[in-house]
Amino acid sequence: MGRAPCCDKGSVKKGPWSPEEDRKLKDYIHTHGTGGNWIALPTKAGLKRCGKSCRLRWLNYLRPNIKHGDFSEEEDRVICALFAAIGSRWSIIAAQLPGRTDNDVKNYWNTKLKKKQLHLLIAAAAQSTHGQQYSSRPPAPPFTVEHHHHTSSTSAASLGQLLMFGVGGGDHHQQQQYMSSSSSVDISNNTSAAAAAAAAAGLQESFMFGGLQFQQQEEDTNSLLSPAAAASGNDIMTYEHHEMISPSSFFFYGDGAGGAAATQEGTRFLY
DNA sequence: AAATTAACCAACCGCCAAAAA
DNA sequence: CTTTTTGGCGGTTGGTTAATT
Repeated sequence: MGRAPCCDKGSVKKGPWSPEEDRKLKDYIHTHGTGGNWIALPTKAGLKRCGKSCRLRWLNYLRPNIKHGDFSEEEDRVICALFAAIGSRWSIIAAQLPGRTDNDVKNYWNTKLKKKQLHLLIAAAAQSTHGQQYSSRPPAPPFTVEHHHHTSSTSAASLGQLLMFGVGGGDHHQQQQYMSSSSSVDISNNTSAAAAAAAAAGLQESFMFGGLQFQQQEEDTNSLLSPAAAASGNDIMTYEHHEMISPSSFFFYGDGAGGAAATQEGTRFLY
């Protein structure tokens, strides 16, 4: 037996919101707030809607300072970096993008960015078959990345794994094997995710990742850290105006007892 | 011009965790 | 401590619009 529905499905309106409904909801929240109870709100506001539906409409559309329209290149990079680091944790990713909602980010990823990234990966794969960049190390890691509380596999998650593993190394069977190995890295922590994203973007010389400290390799003479970024803290948003490396090119590899991650441009992190 | 396909996105659904009873 | 309720989240669906045949 599932739990009882949050509202009477029969007497509740569904489908697109009318301007009139929008106005009622807006007006009510402006004068009374949400009252900390979305379930009771529609009745009080004179709406024949489920509380959840009201909440969603408010958060995704009516709330002030919601940004609609095209995503910037910077936003693309933040989304890709965080997706590579933490997977489809849309609320966390959206929290790094002022004015964007999780639904917006999710839709944008699923409809546009995912394809864009795939094209980049294919291009990178074509390039790596010629040779050079990581030929001395296996490109796929023998550890898994666990997404903390949602473990369902989706096409988005699969792409995340692809982003994690890099391209041009390991066939499908090999990747399956890696995914089923025992050790794991927990990257559920928001802060480490942001730090990982910053590192993935080549803007931070070290970061914690699943309890592992990644350090930028000393031999790297091509650091992309700007003085401003270097001086700032862990907040990913402090980096938003700096040039970032394409996060899709952030790879992990290693033997379980220590290993490395690298950006495609060659900045390496050791743990 | 009409039919078909692809892309987009708002909204719904069900699950989970935290809070309240 | 257990059960119920609620808020929040991510996955998915379905309607609409745009592009292509």
